Amino acid sequence: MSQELAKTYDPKGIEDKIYARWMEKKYFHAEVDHSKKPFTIVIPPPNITGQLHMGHALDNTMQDILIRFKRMQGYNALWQPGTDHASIATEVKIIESLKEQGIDKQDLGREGFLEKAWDWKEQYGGRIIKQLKKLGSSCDWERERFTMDEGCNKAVTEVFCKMHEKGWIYKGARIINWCPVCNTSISDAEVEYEEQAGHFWHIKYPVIEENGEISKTEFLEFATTRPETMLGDTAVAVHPDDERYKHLIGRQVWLPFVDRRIPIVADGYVDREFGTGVVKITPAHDPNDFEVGKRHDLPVINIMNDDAAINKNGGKFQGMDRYAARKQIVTELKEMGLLVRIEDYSHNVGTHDRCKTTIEPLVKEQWFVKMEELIKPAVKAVKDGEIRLIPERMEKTYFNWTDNIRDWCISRQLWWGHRIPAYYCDECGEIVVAKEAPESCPKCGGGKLTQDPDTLDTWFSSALWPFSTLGWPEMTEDLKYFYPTDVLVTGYDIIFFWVIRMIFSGYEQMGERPFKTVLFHGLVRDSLGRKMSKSLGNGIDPLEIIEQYGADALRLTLITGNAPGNDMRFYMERVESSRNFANKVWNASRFILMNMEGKTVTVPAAEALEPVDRWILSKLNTLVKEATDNMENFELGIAVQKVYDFIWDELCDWYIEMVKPRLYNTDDICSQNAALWTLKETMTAALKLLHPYMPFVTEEIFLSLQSEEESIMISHWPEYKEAWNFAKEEKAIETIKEAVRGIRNVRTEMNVSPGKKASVFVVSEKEEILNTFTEGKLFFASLAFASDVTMQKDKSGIAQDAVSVVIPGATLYIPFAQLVDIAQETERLRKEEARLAGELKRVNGMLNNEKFMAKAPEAKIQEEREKLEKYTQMMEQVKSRLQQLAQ
RNA sequence: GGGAUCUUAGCUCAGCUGGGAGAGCAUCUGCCUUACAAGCAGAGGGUCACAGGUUCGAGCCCUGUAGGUCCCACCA
Repeated sequence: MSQELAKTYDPKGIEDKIYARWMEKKYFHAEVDHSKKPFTIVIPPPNITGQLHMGHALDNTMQDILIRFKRMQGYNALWQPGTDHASIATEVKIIESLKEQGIDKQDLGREGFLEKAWDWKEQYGGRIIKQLKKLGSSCDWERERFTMDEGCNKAVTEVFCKMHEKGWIYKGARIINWCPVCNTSISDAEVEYEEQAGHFWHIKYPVIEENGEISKTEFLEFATTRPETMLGDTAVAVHPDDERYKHLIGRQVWLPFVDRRIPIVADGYVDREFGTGVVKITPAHDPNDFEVGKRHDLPVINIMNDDAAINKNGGKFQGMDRYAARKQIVTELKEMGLLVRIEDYSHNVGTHDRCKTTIEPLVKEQWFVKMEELIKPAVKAVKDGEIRLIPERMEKTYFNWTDNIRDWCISRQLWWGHRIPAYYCDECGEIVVAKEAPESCPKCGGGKLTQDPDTLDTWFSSALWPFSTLGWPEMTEDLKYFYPTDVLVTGYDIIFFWVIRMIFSGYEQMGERPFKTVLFHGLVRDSLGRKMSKSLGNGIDPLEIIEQYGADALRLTLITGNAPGNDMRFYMERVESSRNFANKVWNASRFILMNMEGKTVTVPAAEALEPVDRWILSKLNTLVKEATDNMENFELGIAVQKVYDFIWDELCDWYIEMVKPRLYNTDDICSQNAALWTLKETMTAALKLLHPYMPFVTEEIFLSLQSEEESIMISHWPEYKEAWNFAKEEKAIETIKEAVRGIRNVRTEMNVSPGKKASVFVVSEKEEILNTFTEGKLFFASLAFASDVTMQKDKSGIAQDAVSVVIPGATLYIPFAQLVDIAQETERLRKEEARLAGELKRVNGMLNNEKFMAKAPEAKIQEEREKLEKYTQMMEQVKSRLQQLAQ
């Protein structure tokens, strides 16, 4: 077997093979099992139109890590997968593709269009699922759901009807955000503000004189950024206490073009300090004006068609696009002498987040969700800590939104989505909201009812995702067992769209939180810190990375080197470094396998373990505890960093090197077996700790390293063992490591070639230390380039010009054959003396500080005392050596 | 306008409840040592943005300043 293992790890082929086996063995599948505790995650459903991007890769890697971790800990882990119909995003794409074929949406008609849409879903819906599998995602694919499958549809209708009955869903004419390109209303959350350079047009309207004439001398001046909306003006407003205009309140001004006389009203909304203190009021096209209009009972005049061209209410401008009309109106106002001046003005303009079109506020009949009551339990849950947001600062963002909540516009003038279950009587106009289309009108008995043509906001169905996927509205066993889910992993960018809406929906429909913890991550940016986007062409395709470096390397890269919730930069050097680590693990295992070949490794007797074995087991033990703790606290990056450091620094760089002489020595089979057993044990445990992060390479190695268990992903998570807490051995081996490092240092400093061996004398008055070196003599000799190692209590018999290395409790002497430069050696020791003097000064400063001694915790004081002892001792050794050299 | 967040080695970033500044990459030196050159052994490199404060002790807590990023609001 071992000869077959390649020198470098090549994930190609291996990953797909392993994944197929996992699928075949049904390891991902979870069933209700009351003997086990459930651990549930619902996937943020990717859009069916989607392709896997780095954001998905990060999001799903995090979920997979948590699921695999919990599964190994013995939980009944369910990762519930599925896809989202993504109403508007998908519809836009389908329209585009139809356009390329020369087909117009309207020509197809609703039914025809939906047929095309479902074809689209069949064609592309599976693509992203395949891509998630490449990443290694251990979702229960048997449970895959879709936001428009039968069950989800049922849930949506149920919620709509229930909430309508309760009065929390209502239909009303309100000002909404209209996208003239997508031809639909959109919610406030879908509006993106963008700073645009524009103009401020200062315009004046003539005042109507007492006699009813249009004044030629008296005007009211104001400024606007959208002059075309004047066609819909139904008042001008001033502040009630504004002395400049008080006398005009109640009178009228003349509105040009449409020849309308409109009142001058007083309203506190007007800011006297801003501009001239006069505001034109267009209730149909501005949210604030709409409110003013309501207060003053002003008419609402809509001047635009759905495509944002001026309608019949715009008089002679009818048929012109909003921007053409703007230009024309300005020109004509100027001719009429009513344009005062034009000012450059930069301001924020609302755009549609999907298509970037400037939205037009319009008054329309739409369906809304009343938020006031609904949001209350969602606020309380986070406030009380029933739902924990990680990182905690996300709570501020959360409350910022909930505190300023507005009713949610849920109707969309689209075809792809859940059609609103409202029916209108053709005869009497009665509105019936019902789960099934009514046979006849309950009011007039008329037989013909027409269903509302609108569909629901795509987030309406995703808000129900944590329970609709588990069977709701049926109270299924799955739902009872797996709900509430445990963790939701998502980007902070959809906290408003999705997270909040799931929370209030969970409380409203289920009476319970949808999840206990929300783990947020940031955006994956390019190496220059820019957002990855199609238009910039700077996106990095995760599938290409997987192809080139393997899914494990990609996953590790995405998880390390950044704090929760922070954005991260993605660059190739980091992927390479992750790939190198996979290779390191591979090779360390290859080493173990090569040495195990032809041998039966048995559990050694406790006394057969040597101090180094105990040292690495003890280190491993600490690692198990710490990494597990970090993972429980969702500190995934920190946890895997510790595993990485352990494997590379401790296991590979030290332990393997330390046991080599034992492995190659066939005279002591017992010692060899102990070393092999420790290697295997340590590596197996480390692989398990690493498995959630790098599932493929760990499985591949695990399977060749042992034969007792059939897969690492269903093996048991390592646990801390009190019996493996070897403090004494840990300390002893650290002493030897320091000695080795010291010797390597002086050798490098003195340019001694690696091939050149020398005798090493370990001088210490402490029996304990001499024993440590005696026990570790074999490997110490090889690591310290020693031809022979001698332990003694004093420096008798050691050449005067030997090089010395001071470590706590001992001085090492290396007599080189050639003469050592005494001056250089003295210089080296003087530096060491200075360093120690600095340390002593610091420690003494603390210990001699009365306040420190009075206030610092006892453990800290003890720690400093130990340091004092250590440094004092080393200082004596250095001084004594310097004295010797001076003779 | 309100809020969040960042400023730590040449670059990208960690640094958990305050107790002697870390990693990866890059740079320099020496090694093809039979697990790994995608490697090994060593080295250099930081007034932790700035100014105050709290504390025995501050990269970490508080206040302010400067610069960057983001979110929310939208005074027409």
